Amino acid sequence: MKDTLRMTHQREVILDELGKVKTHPTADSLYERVKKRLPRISLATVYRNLEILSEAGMIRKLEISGRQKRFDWDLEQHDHIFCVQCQRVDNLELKSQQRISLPTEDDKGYQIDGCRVEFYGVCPQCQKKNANPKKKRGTKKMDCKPKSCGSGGGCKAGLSERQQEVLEALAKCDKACGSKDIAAATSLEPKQISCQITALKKKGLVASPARCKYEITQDGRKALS
Amino acid sequence: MKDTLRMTHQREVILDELGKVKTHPTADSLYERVKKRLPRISLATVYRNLEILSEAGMIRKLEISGRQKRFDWDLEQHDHIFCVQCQRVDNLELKSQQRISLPTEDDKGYQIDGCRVEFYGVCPQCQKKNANPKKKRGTKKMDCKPKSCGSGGGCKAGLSERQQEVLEALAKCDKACGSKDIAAATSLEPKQISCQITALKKKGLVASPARCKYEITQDGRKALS
DNA sequence: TTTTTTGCAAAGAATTTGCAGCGCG
DNA sequence: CGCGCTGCAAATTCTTTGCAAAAAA
Repeated sequence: MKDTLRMTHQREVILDELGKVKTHPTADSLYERVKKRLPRISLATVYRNLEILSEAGMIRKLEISGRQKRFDWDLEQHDHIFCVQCQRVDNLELKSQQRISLPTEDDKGYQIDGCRVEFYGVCPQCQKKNANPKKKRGTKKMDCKPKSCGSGGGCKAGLSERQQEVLEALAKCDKACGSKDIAAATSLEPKQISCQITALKKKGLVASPARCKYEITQDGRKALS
Repeated sequence: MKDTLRMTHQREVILDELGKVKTHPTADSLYERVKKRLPRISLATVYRNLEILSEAGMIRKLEISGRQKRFDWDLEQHDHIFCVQCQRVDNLELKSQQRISLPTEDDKGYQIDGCRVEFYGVCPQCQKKNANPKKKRGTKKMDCKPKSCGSGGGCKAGLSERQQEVLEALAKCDKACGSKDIAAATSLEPKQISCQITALKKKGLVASPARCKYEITQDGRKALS
């Protein structure tokens, strides 16, 4: 069993660099910085120390979107905003009315220790980057954007925006349509149609009276209204 | 460029199994289930399809605590609760007053697309598991637990609970103390002391008049009050 | 028939670990 | 002067990719 945590030079530099940057660096971006001061340090040491320091409560390990873990020198409770394009993470101050009060226990019997609130979007730099080039490169991911947070908002009756669009298009049609008819009637690319159809069929909102022909069902009309 | 998404047998089974489980499976736990129906399917196919289906908006890829990505058949906007011990993920219904309203843009210039709210805690099964054995195995991680959510709550002046405890102990002492004195005066194990001290020294709240001896500074007393 | 998808194996990214020696307390 | 820490390399874990064969539309 370990008895004490020693403050080695490496550990000190890691801590110091983490304190200096206001970004919420990943282990290896921090490693790059530390390496300038301690060229012989290894990435493993950085990982090990970040783990140890966060266990000891000196720094905070963040659970944030994106592949890599991030670390924060600021122990004060605060929330973050994540850029879905460049993955940068900034702090975010919630106004008091936006705080969520923490229930002690939820109905499923969980003992609740805390919660994390993370906004996502596009940072100013990426917005600029998007504006300049000839073609806007669409944000392919995070498609079904909720308009408000928490539960509620977002998709109606468990339908994604795309599914809803397809369903509405079919509702306007009085006979069975093919994928191309649907594509023409919606903003979707043909590539995306069959997939939506399959989902809708599975939910019983769309039927297929003939091969590659689709029409809305009674339930489908109900779901729309 | 792909024009259509084909509904292969594998894809159908993956979708079907994902629809059947109420947990929010990781790719490989879903793979284990699917393999019972399609023994020759490969993990890569499962990964590929989960990616494709979530891009198409038929399923949802979750950004959740824990190493592995998770997938959800339920497209409706909802939040999750994560068990820090067994990593299981359940749905969580927020009461309406707990919803966060989504600002269109924050002060840093982010274009905000949405937000994720994730509670963490201990699920009922793990609570039982913890109650039974001889020794409670402490939750080492997620140490500095905020008592409320959003910003605010939690640690005072950027001090972790441990740092604050150490600082308070030093405040009661009229001469410089060693680590062991501090350990005796607090609920902390000796192992954790030196680490807290170093953090406090860095913040100027603690001074070290002699080797291995520590005392609170003026700023330290201010921080406590 | 034509294009997408699969299974396999191998690559890749992020993180962790074993170990021998170094150095802090 | 002992135990914790480091650097290195190799191992792990999770996920993605290239390719030839198989399967949808």
